[in-house]
Amino acid sequence: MTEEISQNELLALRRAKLDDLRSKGNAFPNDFKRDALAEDLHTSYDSLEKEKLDKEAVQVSIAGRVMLQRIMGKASFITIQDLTGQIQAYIKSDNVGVDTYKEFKKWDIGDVVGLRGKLFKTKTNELTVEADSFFLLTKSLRPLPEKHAGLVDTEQRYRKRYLDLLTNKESLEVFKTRSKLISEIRNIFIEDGYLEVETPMMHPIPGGATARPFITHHNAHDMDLYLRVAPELYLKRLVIGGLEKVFEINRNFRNEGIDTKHNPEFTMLEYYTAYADYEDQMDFMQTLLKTLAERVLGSPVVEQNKKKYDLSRSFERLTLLDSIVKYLGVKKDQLEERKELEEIAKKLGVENIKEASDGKLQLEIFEKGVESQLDEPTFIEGYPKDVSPLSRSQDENASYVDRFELFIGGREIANGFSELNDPDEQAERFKQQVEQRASGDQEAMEYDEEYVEALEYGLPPCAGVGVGIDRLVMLFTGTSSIRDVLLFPQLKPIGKD
RNA sequence: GGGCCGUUAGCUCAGUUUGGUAGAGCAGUUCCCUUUUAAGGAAUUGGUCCGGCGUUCGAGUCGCCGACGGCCCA
Repeated sequence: MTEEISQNELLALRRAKLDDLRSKGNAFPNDFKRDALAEDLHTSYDSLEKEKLDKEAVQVSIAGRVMLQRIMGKASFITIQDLTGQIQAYIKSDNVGVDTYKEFKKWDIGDVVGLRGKLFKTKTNELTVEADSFFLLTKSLRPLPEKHAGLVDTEQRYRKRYLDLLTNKESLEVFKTRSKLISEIRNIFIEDGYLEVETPMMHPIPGGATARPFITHHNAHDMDLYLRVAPELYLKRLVIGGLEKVFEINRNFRNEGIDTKHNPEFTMLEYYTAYADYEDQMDFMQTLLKTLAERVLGSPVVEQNKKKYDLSRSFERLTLLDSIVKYLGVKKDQLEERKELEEIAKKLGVENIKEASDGKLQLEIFEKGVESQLDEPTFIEGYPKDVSPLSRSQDENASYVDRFELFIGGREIANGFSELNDPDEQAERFKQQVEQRASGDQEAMEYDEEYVEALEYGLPPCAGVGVGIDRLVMLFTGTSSIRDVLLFPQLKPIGKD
């Protein structure tokens, strides 16, 4: 409300200009065609000599938003911004006529304009379009953020992302990198013979990960549905169906807290490979990350928080227990005795210790005490079975599973495992999950009968991996909050009073 | 969930220590200006100081409650 009142004057002036435009014809024309982009023009002509450029008499049509103006009595320069960058235009009274020049002077910073003219270079050798015709395509009614600083207020940058993108180049770059990263992921998987699929976002039974789901309701069937926490159980059905190499890039939803690493909806890459095990997938992860960095950034080295990570180096591999031994300085046999486990967990502030299984305690100790210390890229393997209900048991020790997670910069980037394809064991694991659920663990999974039935047809031996795309983008762009890599991060609504 | 910090003009920020009815730059408006580039020069408009309650003769400033955001911790 306050905003509306105090902006009244600025808005009113611009509205008056719009009214004037309306009275003269269509104020929102959509018939201007551009034939050049700022970046392309700079690439093609920046290095061309002034005289040669004049000789070539290059005619172009450009369009974009007015970002800067330098108005003089009878000639002006304006800076126009399109998706690719900025280019200067020159409007001269001699060229366009005195009356038309007067019209142009009513333009505001923020207006969307189109103009045609000849390319030339100024005294200072700046490539410029000398307009002989120009058009106001969209009148902007609200003033843009300040021209040097841009939009700085973090909250406003998230809430009004369009202004952030317009005024903060770094922000635009982050999202361009994100787009490129995702498209290169697609390329890599498709080149490697994977089929891209889309599986349901609304699940009758939430599954595929231990997490609290969002609940929604389908009216026609009068049934509750759950926004998916993971696509896993559907993707493995597809492997059963003969899609031996599949991947999906899509949103997951988890009804949990929000912080710099978590948003309620986030993007996951998940892929499954028949006749591969989790160690093959670790090798593949290395190749994937290295290739992505080279293709997206042009170098295998990424930088975050002033730290460089070389993704072409072979990542360290540690078992979960060994990592606890290494980073917390405890002895391995302490981690296999209930009393000692509880002691360590207590020190780290783990909750509900009594109810937790040994494996759960080991995992919690790892998460609280070790995870944030895994700075250099590190694979952790050998996860406890009771916290991995969908993973294949180890051949040598059935208390653990063939699973790994990858950590970089103290953040979990990927989670993968050899898939449990014994339907009877899976049924048993689901039962245990249901028991844990009954004893109060809201993240525990539900029994998915249809999935077990699918397994009974025979899931080929396979291994799958989930990669958190948002966190990967953070790593690739050197940002430290997930909100910086989501165009519209979830924020609380602003109070109405 | 806990601690700390922030919220002042459309935007970016001073002003809070030491209470005395708010200031700059940019944007806007008017004028000058035909190669400017964060264009320049002159003048000028614009405020529910996040909201509420309190202390006080007097609150942007002090206290309490609340909203939203940020950072750190669990």
